[in-house]
Amino acid sequence: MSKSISLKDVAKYAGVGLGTASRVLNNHPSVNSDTKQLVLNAMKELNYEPNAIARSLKIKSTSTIGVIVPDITSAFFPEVVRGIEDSANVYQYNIILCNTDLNHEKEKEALGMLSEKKVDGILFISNTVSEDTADKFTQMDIPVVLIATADGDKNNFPSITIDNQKAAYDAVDYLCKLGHRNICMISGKADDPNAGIPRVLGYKEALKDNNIAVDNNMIYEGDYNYISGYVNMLKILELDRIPTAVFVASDIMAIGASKAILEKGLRIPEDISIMGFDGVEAAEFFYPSISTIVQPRYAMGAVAMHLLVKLISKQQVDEKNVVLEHKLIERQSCKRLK
Amino acid sequence: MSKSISLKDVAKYAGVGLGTASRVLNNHPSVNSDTKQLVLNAMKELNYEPNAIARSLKIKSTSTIGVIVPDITSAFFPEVVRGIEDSANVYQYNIILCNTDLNHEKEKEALGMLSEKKVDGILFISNTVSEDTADKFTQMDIPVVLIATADGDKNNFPSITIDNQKAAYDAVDYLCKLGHRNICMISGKADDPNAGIPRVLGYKEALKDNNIAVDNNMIYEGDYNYISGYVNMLKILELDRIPTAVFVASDIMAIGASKAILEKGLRIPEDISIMGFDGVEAAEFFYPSISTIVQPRYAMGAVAMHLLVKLISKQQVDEKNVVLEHKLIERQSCKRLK
DNA sequence: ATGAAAGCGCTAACAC
DNA sequence: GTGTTAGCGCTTTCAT
Repeated sequence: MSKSISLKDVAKYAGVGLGTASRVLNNHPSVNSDTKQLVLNAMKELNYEPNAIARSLKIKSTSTIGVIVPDITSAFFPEVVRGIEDSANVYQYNIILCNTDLNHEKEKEALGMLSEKKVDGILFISNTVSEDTADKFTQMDIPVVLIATADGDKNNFPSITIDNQKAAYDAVDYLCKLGHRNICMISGKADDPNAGIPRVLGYKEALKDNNIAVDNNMIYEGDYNYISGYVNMLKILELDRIPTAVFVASDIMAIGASKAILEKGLRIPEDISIMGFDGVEAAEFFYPSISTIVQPRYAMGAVAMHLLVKLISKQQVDEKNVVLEHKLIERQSCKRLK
Repeated sequence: MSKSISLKDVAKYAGVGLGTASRVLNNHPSVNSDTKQLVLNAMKELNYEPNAIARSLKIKSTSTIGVIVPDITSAFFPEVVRGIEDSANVYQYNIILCNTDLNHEKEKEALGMLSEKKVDGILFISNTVSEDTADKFTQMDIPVVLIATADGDKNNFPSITIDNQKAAYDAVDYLCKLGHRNICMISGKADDPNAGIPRVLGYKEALKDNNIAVDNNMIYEGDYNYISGYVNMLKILELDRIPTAVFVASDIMAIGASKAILEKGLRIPEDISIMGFDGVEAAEFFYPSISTIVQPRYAMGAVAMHLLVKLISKQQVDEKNVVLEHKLIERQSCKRLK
């Protein structure tokens, strides 16, 4: 590596003190414009580039934040990460990305590295925050904001979410209003306090409000993935009384479910209506396109980053637990029953 | 921030010199096992955590690498980023992720930040490497490896790719062997030296080898996105002589094209066969599932990271331009003509 | 085997 | 307004 230029070199070259050079680098007001020009020239001349590491060591702040996601490969996350990154750029932050596969051990390791690397804050996505993780957060003593992640109640971390129960309610209520009364659900994980439990709560509530008896046997537990949507739908199709509609707790599962239906020679929505959840691209691309609840994923990321920056700079925040609006979007997979 | 513990504190607590403490931290052999234990205890006692920033400043290496992608939101990239991250973890590296939207200006900015933050290497994905970018690379003077990116010939950066021309050839040859002779193509960008040009070259070559006349009017330029697949297929469907098969240069476009076909009331593959490219999940999920050329995206990321680490540590590398194998996978979207 | 000391490149306090 | 200096937390000679 060809010896790189330091501020000291710049100062010497410009014939000024190190302090002055630093001041112009940081645009400090109290510096004579002539000397400033001198330094600026020297910088250009020498092709100076500041060393962020050295700066960070001194000021104890790195302008980088850690982003922890279950798996960037899952359809839900890329959009939120993009929202984060775009927002981060506005504030001159960079992001270190870590995948955890929802594995607490990996979460811990990732947090350890991020801690050693002195990130200024953490954006965390999981199902919930485990006790270990919460401990690590407080121990790190930097701002954290959760995205689409249930806070273990006991804690009280800032967060960006949607109202999952209400969203599921809206989805099922929509089906009911379309005239459906025999509605199955393919749910998320029964132990997932973010996307699992609340969505079945919303399903049940909507049913009740529409005077439809809730039958737990009509709820099939999935894991958000394609195959579990496919397999569960196969089971549903073996029922004596096939439902006229099924509410699926993730778009990817909804696609799997739809495939099962189509492969059986049934039609969507003529024979069965399908309602998804998430607002993932693939659901729009599917034929027939799948009606769904869209989560504002990009905004979730962007808003989370925005909040985090405020927290880092100790600005006043009015609301540290923001609930963003979901949206029901009608496409081709649900039909009105006459 | 509660004053954090430094190595100096540890040394003092253990009653040893700072140097010794550093030595045990780095597992240096020449340290008496008793003193070592002393220091280790002190570390545990004080809950010491090394400061990677300080360390980096001293050793001039950060154990983090920069990853530059066009858009993490595009179906192609999450898998490669995941491959990168998993591989990076093996070597105790972290990744800083940057999106550029294929915009040279953004690429430059990203590289600037990464340079100031002293990343140890760069993994770069774009269409091609612009002159500015190449300059910046050499100026940064750290290892770079390109992934699925055409090197402007003039340069000679290490790279991980597939043989795009051969892959396209295989796809089209497959169609020919199925008996198709009227085959359109929806291509990538005509100015994209990575996924644009080579794939139409492969298409033409396969046609020739199968004694089919090449007609440039049968090549429709797309931009890899859904809508351009959809729109181009609409045009194709207005042809006097509709092709029996179309080769589409990206799965996402292939899905758009398929939608257009299905919406027109035609069937896949009975009326038209569709061949995609990329091996993206959505193509598998589509109904009918789309036959395609799969690019080993995860491996591309993992291998690239592996190569980068070797380059960083100045190990011997046998081949700095690795071409990974693509794979043709048959699904439901192509039929044999009798 | 271990301690002392220099220094990585920068910022900020302090003098003038 | 500007130069000098200390020091962020660490690694690494250089002595001993």
